[in-house]
Amino acid sequence: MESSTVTGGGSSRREATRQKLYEAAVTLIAEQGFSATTVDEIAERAGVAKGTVYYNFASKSVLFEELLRHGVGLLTASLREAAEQTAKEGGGTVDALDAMVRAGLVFIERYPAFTQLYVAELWRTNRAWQSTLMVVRQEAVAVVEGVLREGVERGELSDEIDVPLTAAALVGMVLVAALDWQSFQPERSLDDVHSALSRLLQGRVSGAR
Amino acid sequence: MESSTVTGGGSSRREATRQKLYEAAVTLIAEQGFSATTVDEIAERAGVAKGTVYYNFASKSVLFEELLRHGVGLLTASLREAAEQTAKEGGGTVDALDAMVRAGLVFIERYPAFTQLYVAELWRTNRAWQSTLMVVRQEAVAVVEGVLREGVERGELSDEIDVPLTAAALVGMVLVAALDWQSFQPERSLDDVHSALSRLLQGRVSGAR
DNA sequence: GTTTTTGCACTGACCAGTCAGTTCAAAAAG
DNA sequence: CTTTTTGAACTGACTGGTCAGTGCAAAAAC
Repeated sequence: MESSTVTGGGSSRREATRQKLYEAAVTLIAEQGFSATTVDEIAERAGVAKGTVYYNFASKSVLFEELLRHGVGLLTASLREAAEQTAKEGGGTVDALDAMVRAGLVFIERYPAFTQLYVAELWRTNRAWQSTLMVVRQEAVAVVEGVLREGVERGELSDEIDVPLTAAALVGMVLVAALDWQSFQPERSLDDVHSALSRLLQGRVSGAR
Repeated sequence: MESSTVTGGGSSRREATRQKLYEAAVTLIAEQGFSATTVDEIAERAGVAKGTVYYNFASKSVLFEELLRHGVGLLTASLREAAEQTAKEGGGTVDALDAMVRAGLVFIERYPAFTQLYVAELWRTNRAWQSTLMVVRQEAVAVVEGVLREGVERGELSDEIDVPLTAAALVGMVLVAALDWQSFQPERSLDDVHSALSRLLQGRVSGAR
């Protein structure tokens, strides 16, 4: 998802191979789903021998789980940074939410395949990586919940809002709007999408103005 | 999804079998995904021999496509009815949107597996049923778009809103909030979820009130 | 000389789709 | 009323193919 030496341990050659495998896997699985994607395909697209896949990952499922962790890590970091940046600049809670919406959109524009795959797997039950997904989802939603809660404490948001539900709804709004944008109206700009969501977020929908 | 003689043509026996197959397929595919679900499993859960599946549907994919059409048909009808009912009672556009949000939640509460499966497949590319999904998605979103457009014309909504994007965002908000509700906070009532979404929709989030 | 990658043959499980045969309720024949 | 026929609906063993994962010797990279 990004060429960087994330873990201190691995040699950079190995890390580069894993990176190529992540990139190959993410698009294939997003398009076809996990089960329909074969290890041979992943290896081929990564330009690597099949044996290399198994040298680097214990199994197909493990490759997938590590891919999930990797991707959501990037998203969470990005959301957190947006919120902190806004706070540093003295913006209010609504500004922070708005910044996070934008950060979400930027992420999805950059990694559409990952987002697609995440949404497709998130609500499945009885799958091997269920627990990984739960953890990883909670990390991301928690960032939004944190901002909402702080907004309520500071009196900038109504104290009647239901923090977990509102956080889920906001995340969903961004996810679905962005995926729809990518799939069905790719000609629209990120700013278009952002301002439509901003308007909804700030309750500037009703009222003729 | 409903025991009724929908088509005048088929015998009721056959219709009952197809019904059982839909019900078996929808939960299995929601849990495991299309590719990971075997025809043998579907047949077994429906209490029917494998051959019967192929007697009733040309292929596994066709079974799935007809299932999609069936399900979205129910959803669309339900949304449309909510909107019309509100209009008949003299409610405004925001009331109609609110009623549709509720109708969406009721649908998802009743058919969680279908919703799950729909979301999981909607943004995939290069799949056999891609075109079916596009059509079926458009039907559902169009109902929301119609209400939004009418609201703008009547001056009840800002004429600056982006109708397709806003419709997609609203649908996404409801879908994701509801799926999260079902998966992660099933103890909450439908009314809780509805009022959280209502508040968001009506811009009653910011402002301490 | 150690780590990583390659290439390729192999295995065993699994699975979509087929097809020859069975069931049975209702229609036709007696 | 009883027997026979019909055909739609259903069955489940079988086939041809696919795929995750293994094993390993040799090459490449470091």
